[in-house]
Amino acid sequence: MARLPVYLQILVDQAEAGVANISSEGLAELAGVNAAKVRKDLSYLGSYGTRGVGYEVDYLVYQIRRELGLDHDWPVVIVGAGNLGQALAGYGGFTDRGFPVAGIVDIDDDKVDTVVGGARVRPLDELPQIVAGRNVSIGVIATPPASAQDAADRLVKAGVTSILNFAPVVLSVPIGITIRKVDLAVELQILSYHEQRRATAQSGGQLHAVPNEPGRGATA
Amino acid sequence: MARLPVYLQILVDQAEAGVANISSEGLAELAGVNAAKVRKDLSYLGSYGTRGVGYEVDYLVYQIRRELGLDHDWPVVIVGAGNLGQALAGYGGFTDRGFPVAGIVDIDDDKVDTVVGGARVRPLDELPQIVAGRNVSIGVIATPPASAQDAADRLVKAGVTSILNFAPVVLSVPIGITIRKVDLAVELQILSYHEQRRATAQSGGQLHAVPNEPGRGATA
DNA sequence: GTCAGCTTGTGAATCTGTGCACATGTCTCT
DNA sequence: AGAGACATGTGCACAGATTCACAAGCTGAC
Ligand SMILES: NC(=O)c1ccc[n+]([C@@H]2O[C@H](COP(=O)([O-])OP(=O)(O)OC[C@H]3O[C@@H](n4cnc5c(N)ncnc54)[C@H](O)[C@@H]3O)[C@@H](O)[C@H]2O)c1
Ligand SMILES: NC(=O)c1ccc[n+]([C@@H]2O[C@H](COP(=O)([O-])OP(=O)(O)OC[C@H]3O[C@@H](n4cnc5c(N)ncnc54)[C@H](O)[C@@H]3O)[C@@H](O)[C@H]2O)c1
Repeated sequence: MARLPVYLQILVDQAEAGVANISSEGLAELAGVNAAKVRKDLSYLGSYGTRGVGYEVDYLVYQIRRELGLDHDWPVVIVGAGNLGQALAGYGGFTDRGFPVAGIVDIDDDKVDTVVGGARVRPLDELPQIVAGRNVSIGVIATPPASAQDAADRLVKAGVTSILNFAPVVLSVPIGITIRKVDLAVELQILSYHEQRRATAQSGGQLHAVPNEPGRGATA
Repeated sequence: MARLPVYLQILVDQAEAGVANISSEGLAELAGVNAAKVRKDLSYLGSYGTRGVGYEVDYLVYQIRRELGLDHDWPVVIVGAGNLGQALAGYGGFTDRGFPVAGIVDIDDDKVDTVVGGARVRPLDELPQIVAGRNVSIGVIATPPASAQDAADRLVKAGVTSILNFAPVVLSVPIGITIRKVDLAVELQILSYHEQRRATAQSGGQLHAVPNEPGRGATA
């Protein structure tokens, strides 16, 4: 389930705030979802709640981490050291959450050997060695749209099996490779759509509930 | 529908490549979805296809733009001029797609008056003037998690009605405000979940189809 | 020990979204 | 003009996700 990471984040926050137990109702409130949904989701992991009490926060964190495969680090490799690639590499939040940057590569010789976020930018050719050397299975594409397919091909060839793509293009990858796209312009367009509805609804329209958006993930 | 922006992007690409007409089948192929779904989605806009021929690309682009409210620009204001805020402000792709940066603000005096991506960073106090002055209705939060709720409150107070949040926290906003969260760590966790499944499945498990992920959007 | 009050876990009803299949309509070629 | 090929638009059935409602189980107080 794609909601588990959200629960996890909330639970970690709660644990830091000193909360030892939480009810499905409380967690649902914080996550902005239905309480029954929370219980169904968590029951999928097995039965770790105590009736009459709720869930032990620490243990739940441990179980969700286990389910998500976060009981060990997943090094990632970033392709493209432009605006976005540098911001990502310089962001400490990934390492904290178990995704250390194993390396960042760029095709541009001017970028190579510059240092961003404590990591030296390496030439594109070294991608296979980075992937093999640290057993990297997750790649991040932060190249211009025109180069994204090339970047994906190289990542797959190097042995990466999951890709997070920031370029606004649909990539084609072999079956078995998991790909996930984050398109910020699409996010803004969805907001503008809501703004548009707001403006159009005007006087006549009653307050309408806006349903959650369908997802964008896919496995080829 | 959250798929309209994806269609739009593909259609614009196709238009630039000189394609005048496209069938639901062709568009579905490029978008990686079912053809019937494409037709259902497009029929929601009204009936703009021609049987036996397909859809006229230019006209479809126009109609989707209209539906999404992209027939005029939506200026955005960015709160937080750190790693991410600077990358966003310096990214030309937003302006191209109808989301010019009306301003970027930061609470840190050291950041104020520095120039990123052609825009001068302005003090947090000026947020209301920026919003009012250019009729901004979309705000972007690129502050640390601890400041995100404060940023949201200020944006709402200033008159913004849609927020794109990059901080990994759940924000609470008044009813009627549309909020959308992009949490990159969550995206990576979903990938690691798939990697985990891949590893666990091993020999015994048959090839399993991975369903699309549910969405993350919400309107309070 | 037992009772009252909570909270989980889950069957059942419901709702939403997806995909198939086909009737309907358009274009082209002869 | 007519026929054949092609592609849209939509009724319908199915699958999955969501929500409700409630029985089962735990805790703490008396
Ligand atoms: N910067 C943002 O805030 C932002 C926001 C949304 C989307 N994006 C998308 O993210 C991607 C990167 O954006 P950016 O602003 O960092 O662009 P950028 O131009 O600043 O950086 C792109 C980098 O990729 C490198 N590159 C080009 N081809 C390559 C290849 N084949 N292999 C490896 N490296 C290659 C270039 O040398 C450059 O350093 C783009 O697709 C953009 O649309 C960026
Ligand atoms: N950098 C990334 O690649 C990245 C990736 C994923 C998520 N994020 C998230 O995006 C947010 C920003 O990340 P960053 O790397 O840019 O952090 P950063 O620390 O580089 O920048 C944060 C900026 O916000 C400013 N700020 C702090 N409080 C503020 C307030 N109340 N009002 C206005 N401005 C304020 C700070 O002065 C600073 O300039 C964080 O929540 C982070 O978790 C960043």
